[in-house]
Amino acid sequence: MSQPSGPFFENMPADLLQELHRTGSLRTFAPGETLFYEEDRADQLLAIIEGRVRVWRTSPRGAAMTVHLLGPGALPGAAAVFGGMVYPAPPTAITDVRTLGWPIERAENMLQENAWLASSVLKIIAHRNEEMLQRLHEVSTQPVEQRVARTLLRVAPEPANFTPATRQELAELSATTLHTVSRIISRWEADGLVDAGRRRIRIADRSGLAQRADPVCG
Amino acid sequence: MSQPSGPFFENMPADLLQELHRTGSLRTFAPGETLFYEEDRADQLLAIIEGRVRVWRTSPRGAAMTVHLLGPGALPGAAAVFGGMVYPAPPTAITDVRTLGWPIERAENMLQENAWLASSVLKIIAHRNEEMLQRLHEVSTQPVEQRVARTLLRVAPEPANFTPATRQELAELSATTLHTVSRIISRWEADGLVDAGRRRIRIADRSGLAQRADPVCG
DNA sequence: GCCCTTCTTTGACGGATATCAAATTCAGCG
DNA sequence: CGCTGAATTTGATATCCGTCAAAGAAGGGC
Repeated sequence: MSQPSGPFFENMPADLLQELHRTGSLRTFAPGETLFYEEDRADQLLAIIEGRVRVWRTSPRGAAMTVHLLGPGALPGAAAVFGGMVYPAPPTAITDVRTLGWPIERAENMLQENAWLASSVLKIIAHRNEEMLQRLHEVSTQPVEQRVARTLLRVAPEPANFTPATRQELAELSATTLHTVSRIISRWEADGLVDAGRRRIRIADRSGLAQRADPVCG
Repeated sequence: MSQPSGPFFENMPADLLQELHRTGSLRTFAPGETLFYEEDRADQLLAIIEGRVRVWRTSPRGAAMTVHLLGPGALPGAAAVFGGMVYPAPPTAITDVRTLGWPIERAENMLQENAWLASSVLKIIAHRNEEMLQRLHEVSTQPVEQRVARTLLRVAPEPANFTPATRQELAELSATTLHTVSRIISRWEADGLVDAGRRRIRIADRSGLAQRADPVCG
């Protein structure tokens, strides 16, 4: 078994990693499959080992938004699990995905007995909180171009500076439409800031893009 | 000492309540005072016993938004405390406020030793997560009037159906301007849905307002 | 290699809301 | 009881961005 990467597994003690592998149930999902359903009782802690996942939410009327794009080391629905709630938004696989899952009782026991694990999970939840807060602030106060710039900086982190997201996904993450995103990306490409393709965007000039994300304060 | 109310204290075992009072440090804040500052290391768990608090965030350029309006039983900054982060947004007192605070090490110990407490705190954090997610969705997909309606339903809960919020605060919670909020409230008042005044709004027809929050699906 | 689906680009247009501006009302306080 | 500053209301105007429409690319499968 290969060492999984990402926030949850990063720096994890080897013995804990082994125990997690031993006690968790491995599942695989093909692109398009749903990991769990909104409104289901959150009875299982899930960790993504490999693959990309889109977390999305729709209103009764069908207005969709992408809540997160998650990769290895993410814990979709973790807050709901420990908060005793229903899952807030369904995650669906974009690529082939492998996950490890633990029933909620076992997860709670593990957290109680292992301080490192508890702290790691809380950090991940707190980080998600902070990210949502920031996005809320952006959507409330910033014009579209800045929001898209920030979204892109977020989903194409260093050092890869790359993301396989569609325009539609970027739009939903930025609270706008794919048309507007497309126009903006085209302009940026003409300005040499990014290098775009189908389902593919690479940041060519990260500091230039950061400028667009916050024209005044750099 | 009177029994404090709100999410955190609701249904709390009497002995735990006593211990919390005994070990925590009580502080008071006058209107306008700040409970803690953004960017400070989150080294203290704070619980609001009494009073109203506005949590807000500004960008370097001054664009402000109100993140939450909190009352008794809220735990401002809790996610940051347990996630080992800095406080994400400063809470300032609107009314006279009394809080109980515990240093982070003590808070962690208490949670480790008391499952009821741990579960309660996690529920509060998870609930905040869910609320932010919902607001993000609203801001991304719904027109202004619906957003304001939902905000109002949220900040003026049953049975009081009342909130002492200003138009400006409602605007920042709804990602719009006070002008737009004012126009909308005026219209609602003419339609008999609310009963508004200075720093004061009461919902007169809750189901009618819910209609405005979601015209199609009621 | 060709078709067919999915994704992307681009243009024209309209409308929901922010912005600008000014008057009005209200509450607290001396 | 009038003053004063804050909160609110209302109108006119401008504009960003979503909507509508249609035409390209770019893979993927057969």
